[in-house]
This record gives sequence, C-alpha cells and structure tokens, in this order.
Amino acid sequence: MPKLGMEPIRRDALVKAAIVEIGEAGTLDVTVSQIARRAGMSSALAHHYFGSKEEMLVAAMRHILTLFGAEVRGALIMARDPAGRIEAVVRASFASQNFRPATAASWLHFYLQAQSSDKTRRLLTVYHRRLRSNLMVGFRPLVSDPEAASETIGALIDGVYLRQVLRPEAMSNAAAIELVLAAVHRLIREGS
Amino acid sequence: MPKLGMEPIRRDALVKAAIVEIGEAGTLDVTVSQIARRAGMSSALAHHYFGSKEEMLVAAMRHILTLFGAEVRGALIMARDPAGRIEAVVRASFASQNFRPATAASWLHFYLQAQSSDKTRRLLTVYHRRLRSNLMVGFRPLVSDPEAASETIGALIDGVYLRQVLRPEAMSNAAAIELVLAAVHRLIREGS
Amino acid sequence: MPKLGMEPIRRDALVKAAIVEIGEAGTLDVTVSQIARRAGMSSALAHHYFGSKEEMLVAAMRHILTLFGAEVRGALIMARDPAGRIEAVVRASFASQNFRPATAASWLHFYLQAQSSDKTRRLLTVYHRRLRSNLMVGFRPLVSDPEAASETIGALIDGVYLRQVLRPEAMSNAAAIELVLAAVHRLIREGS
Amino acid sequence: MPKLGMEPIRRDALVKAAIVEIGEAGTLDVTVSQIARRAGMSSALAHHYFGSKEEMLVAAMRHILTLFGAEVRGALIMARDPAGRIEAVVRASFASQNFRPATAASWLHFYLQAQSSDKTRRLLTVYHRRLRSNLMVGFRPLVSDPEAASETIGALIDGVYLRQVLRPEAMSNAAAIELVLAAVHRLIREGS
DNA sequence: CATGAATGAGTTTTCATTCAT
DNA sequence: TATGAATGAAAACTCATTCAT
Repeated sequence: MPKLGMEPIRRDALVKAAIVEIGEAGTLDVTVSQIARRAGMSSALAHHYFGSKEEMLVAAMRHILTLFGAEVRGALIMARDPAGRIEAVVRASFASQNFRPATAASWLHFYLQAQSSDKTRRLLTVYHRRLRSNLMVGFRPLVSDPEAASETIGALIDGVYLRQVLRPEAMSNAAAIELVLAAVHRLIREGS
Repeated sequence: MPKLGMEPIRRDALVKAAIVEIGEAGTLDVTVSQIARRAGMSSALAHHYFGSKEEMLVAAMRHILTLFGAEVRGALIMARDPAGRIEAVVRASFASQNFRPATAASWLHFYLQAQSSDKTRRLLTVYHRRLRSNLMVGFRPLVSDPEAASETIGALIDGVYLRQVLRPEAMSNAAAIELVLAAVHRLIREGS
Repeated sequence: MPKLGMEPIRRDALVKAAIVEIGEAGTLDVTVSQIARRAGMSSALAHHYFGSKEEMLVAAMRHILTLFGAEVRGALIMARDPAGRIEAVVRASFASQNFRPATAASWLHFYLQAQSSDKTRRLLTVYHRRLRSNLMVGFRPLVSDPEAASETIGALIDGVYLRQVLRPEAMSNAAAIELVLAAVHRLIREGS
Repeated sequence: MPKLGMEPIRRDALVKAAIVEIGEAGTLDVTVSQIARRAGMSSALAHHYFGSKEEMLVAAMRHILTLFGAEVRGALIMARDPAGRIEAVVRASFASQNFRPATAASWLHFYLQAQSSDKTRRLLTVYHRRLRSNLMVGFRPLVSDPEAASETIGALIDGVYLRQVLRPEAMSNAAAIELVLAAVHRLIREGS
C-alpha cells in the first residue's frame, strides 16, 4: 500500500471503472458507488479526487477522446497519400482500443449527453472538428466537394458506430470498416 | 361527472408530453411529475394509466415508431420505381413529423436506451427490420449487393440523424436529405 | 386521516417542531429527519412542503416574528400613554408566548444566523426596525435623545434575552422585565 | 528535521485560524480542513494536536476569554476609583483586541454554543462570574443595589455586543462605549 | 513531526410509487 | 376518474477522524 502519488493512479482507475461500468450498464445512470466499488475504493474517495460525479464523467469522456486522438495520430503517421489519410481515420475509429464494447458504448452515451451538458458538448465539438478536419485534408485533393464528402463519411462512421454498439452481433468489426471504406472509395471514384 | 373514454385521451396526452419533455431536457432523466404536469394531470394518474414510468416511456417510443411507419407507408404509395422507394424511405426519415426537434431527440434517446431495456430493444429491432426491408426491396433490382447497400444507407440515416439532433444548426433538413440521397445514387450508379 | 387541506396543517406542524427541536438541541444543527419525526411525518414530506431545509427554518423564524409582532400589537392596544407604549413592548418581549424556552432559544439562534444567511438577515432587519420604531414613538415625548434611548433599551432587551436563554435559572422572567423597565424609567426621569 | 517546541506554535496558529475562519463564515459550521488550511497545515495535524474538533473550538473560546481577561486586568490597573473600575470593564469589553470583527463574531457564536456544549458552558460561566464580580466591586460603594446594577450593565454589554456584531455599520465602537457608560452613570446618579 | 490517503457515518434531497378519499 | 398525501429507497456529497508512512 504505497502512500504517495496515489492521485493519478486513483483518478485513472476511476475513469476506467466508469467507462466499464457505463458500458456494461448501457446507460449513464450508474452510481458513484458502483464506479468506486469497481475501482476498489470508497465513493467518498471518488468525490475527494473528482469533486463531483459530473467531473468524473467528463474526465472519462476526455479519456476516451484522448485515446482516440492518439490512435488516429498513430495511424496517420503511416498514411502515404490522401486516400491513406482517410483510411487511417476510418480504421482508427473502429480500432481495438476504441472499440472494446465498454468503451464504444460509453462513448455513445457521452455523445448523446452533449445535448444536456455543456461540458460534454464542448468536448464533443472538439471531436467533431478534429474528425472533420482530418477527413477534409484527405478529401480535398480527391473530390470536388470535400466538405460534403467529409460530412457524409463522418455521419456514416457515427451511424455504423451506433449500430455496432446496439447490435454487436450483426456485423463484424472488419466488415464495418469495409463498409465505410467502400463508401469512401465510391466518393473518390466519382469525385473527379 | 365520470367521463367515459378518457383513457385513450389521457394516454395520448401523456405520451406526447413525455416526448416533448424528453426532447426539451435532452435526456431520458425526466420525472413522471414533469411529464404529467405538462399533460395537465397528476403523476398519480399517469401511474394509473401506465402502471410504471417504464411502460409510459415504452409507449412513447412505440408512438414515435408508429408515426414513422405511417409516414413511410404514405411515402411509398407515391413511389413509382425502386429508386423511388428508397427515396421515399429517406425522405420520410427526415420528414416533418418525425423530425421536429423534440421527437428526433426523444427518438435518439430511446434508441440508445435499447442497450439497457429489453422492451425498448424489441421495438428497436422492429424498426431496424422494417427500415432494412424497405431499403432492400428498393435496392434489390438496382445493385449487386443490396444487403450492403441497405446497411450503408441505414447507418448513414442514423448517423445524419444523430448529427442533426446534436448540431441542428450545422445543416438544413433538406441538405441532410440531399446528402443521404447522393449516397444512394452513388450506390445505384456503381451498382450495375 | 383527512385527505384535503393538509398542507397548512403540515407546514404548521413542521414549523413548530423545528422550533422545539432547535430549542431542545440548543443549536441550529438539527436534521430535517429529526424535525419531521417530531412533527409525525417523513422527512420526504417535509421537503415536499418546504422545498429545502433552509426554507423551513426561515419559515420557523418568520413564525416567531409573527407571533412576537402580534403580541406587541396586542399589548400596545392597552397602552394609554407613551411610557405605557414602551412598557408594552418590553413586557411583550418577555411574555409567555415568546418566552417559552424553546421559542426563546430558537429565536436567538436564528438571530445569530443572520450573519451567514441573507434571508434570515432580512427578517432580522424587519424585527429591528419594528422594535426601534415602537420604542421611538414611546420615547420621543419623554426624552431629549429618543434615538439613544431606543437603542439602549433595544440592546438591553437583547442582552437580557440572551442571558435568560443561557441561564434561565439565574433570574425570573418577571425580574427580567423589572430590570429592563427600571432602565426605562431611569432614562425617562433623566430625560427632561 | 523534527522541530522542537512546535506544539505551542501549531496550537496557537490553529486557535487563531479558527477564530478568523468562524468570524468570516459567521457560523460555527466551519470544517477542520478550512481551519487547518488557513493555519498552514493539514487537518490531520490539527487532530494530532487537539484530538478533536470540539477540543480545538474550546481552546479557541478559552483563548478569547484569556485575552479578554488580560485586557480587563490591564485596564483595572489604571482605575483610580470605583466608577473608574466599571469604566475600565466597559472599555475593555469593546477594546481593540476583543473587538476585531472576527473575534467578536466568534465569541458570540461560542457564547451561544454554551447551550449545547458542556465545556463551552463552563467557560462561559467563568466569564459571567468574572464580569459580574468586577462590576460588583465597582458598583458596591456607589449604588444601593449593586447586584441589579451589575446585571443590568452586564446584560447591556452583551446586547450592545450582539448588535455591534450583527450591524457593525449601525454604530461606531466609541458610540457603543458611550451608550453603555451613559447607562452606568445614570445608575450611579440615581444610586444614592 | 507531518501528511496524503482513506473511509464510515451521516445529511440533504429526489422520485417512483402507493393509497385513501 | 382523479388527486393530494405520503413514504421508502436511494443518490450525491460532506466531514471528522484514523492510519500508514
């Protein structure tokens, strides 16, 4: 039982426990006690470190976005051409890390919560801007209306994501990626 | 003084109040009292008619799906060819009735709730099947893989819907329809 | 168990229970549950009727002030001359109703709480103004500096009240009244 | 590294921090953490030195009383006659040290707390006895009922003190002293 | 000596639900 | 049919206090 520097460890544990708990419950209506118990501590300690439930959930959403951003950046390093950039974004969206069931479900619930929480909305806006910007850079040299193309693929990613979460058995993850990439290539082929 | 046949009127009022309330709040976390008050009655009466909050919310979701189904059927009457059928489905998805902000937002929240509620999931499955079936009938004569096409357009509809709810200012409703129809036509053009 | 019109009954019961509970405890740190239990209901019902603990305590303070005001008005009716007015105020301050131990102690705690609660302070200001105004009317024809006289007697009342609450055994209630009236008469005698 | 003789320094810092904190908050409901933070240490250390919150608050009250006692003794040294003794007590009561807002407010809160805390009550009794004894010694050669005179002036001091704390803007400190001294002189003049 | 870590016990508040009329 | 009355159960949050280092 180490004594110093527990804060980052505890915060991390809580954030991860929150994501798993929300993912399993399939709803944001999980109690601080549930999350704390899963993280192996008392709910009082959770409050001590985050101040409020909302702050904890915002931290969880931020965590997901951070991971996602890192994964995208990693994939982009390997992209050799514009089409590759788009593919990187798509693959990263459904990649392992971001697509464990708990993470994906949590993410979706946070996503919808943007409607009723300012802090969550702000994080969502960042996500939207980044996704869109990445897609735009890829589409610009390839199609005449990169804006529409980005919006289409962005929406398609969200839609497929949504369905993957709600019917995980309906389609394999690889199939989901193929479906989105097919749409991308259709856009590029017609883009001239 | 006992009024006859109040039941359907009351139930209807509650269902509509629930949708509006959820839409405005941007979350399913609305109280029975709020809904009942908006419907002009006591929360006790709401329980009398629905037995529980959950039943009431399920009825609200069913109501949205019923309206949506009717709207699609209506649009299909006018369809003269397979492409027209697909277009009918798409247009109906974003048509007035189903796309008033409150309805759209409520629908999305119910949609996600399928993860944690069996009854809701069952309704969602019906929706998915119907949507898919309608798209399949349209795509079958037009593309080689109608299944993939239907899934793509279904997901795209969901994704655009999601974004329309969260960023209603970002795109006009008409533009949303155009975006989806463009994807449909791209599929058809390449489908040969 | 009557069904209608319970609200005023319940509110009244809660206000009185709060006063007794605070009086007995000798502190404002009493829980809503304690008060509600003493009033014969659940704490949930207390919240239902008052919205919050603070509102309930403010209502209790207001109740004390209302009773006090009524008692003073009643005594003033009998006053035949200026000195009689002052005497009426003094006697009312220590009169039966306002001076049951629980009421007196509660009143003092509310009094001090004005330091940290805006709502309480506003009520206290009303009390101060009324007391002062009543004393001023009495002193004006009798002394050259009615303002100083009123402030002196006002402060003396508060001080004696404070000591009566903290050491109820030290002096009889009648003796307390005599002590204050003696000071009043000293002022009047020298006032010429 | 262990510093010797830290105990009195720490205790003193905590006692003073408690007084300021209570004074600023205008209530005894301050947390040990707040006090400890203001005193520049952890709440754990506060417990180490005082054992419990209550002990700390009692120490704070004792501190105020000690200061007050010293100030009175100092003033009495200068008194040349009985009336001077009384004046010394009155002036000391409102003198600088004891009448900084934080101290005065804290004192009053401790004063009321005597109702619910035995230890506090014991300290209060000491204060009352000393104040009364000092006044008695002064009044005895001057009035026929020194007991009543002492009680009157003691209560007046408390009442003015109370009002000064709650409405510091209403009267200057000097005016408060004058008001009490005027009452003293009235008593003495009539005392023959 | 000193503190970050940790928690149990409690407090206010909310809400779906039941019941008597 | 309709509702005001009523509550049990639970949730977020607080805080004095203890403990290991």
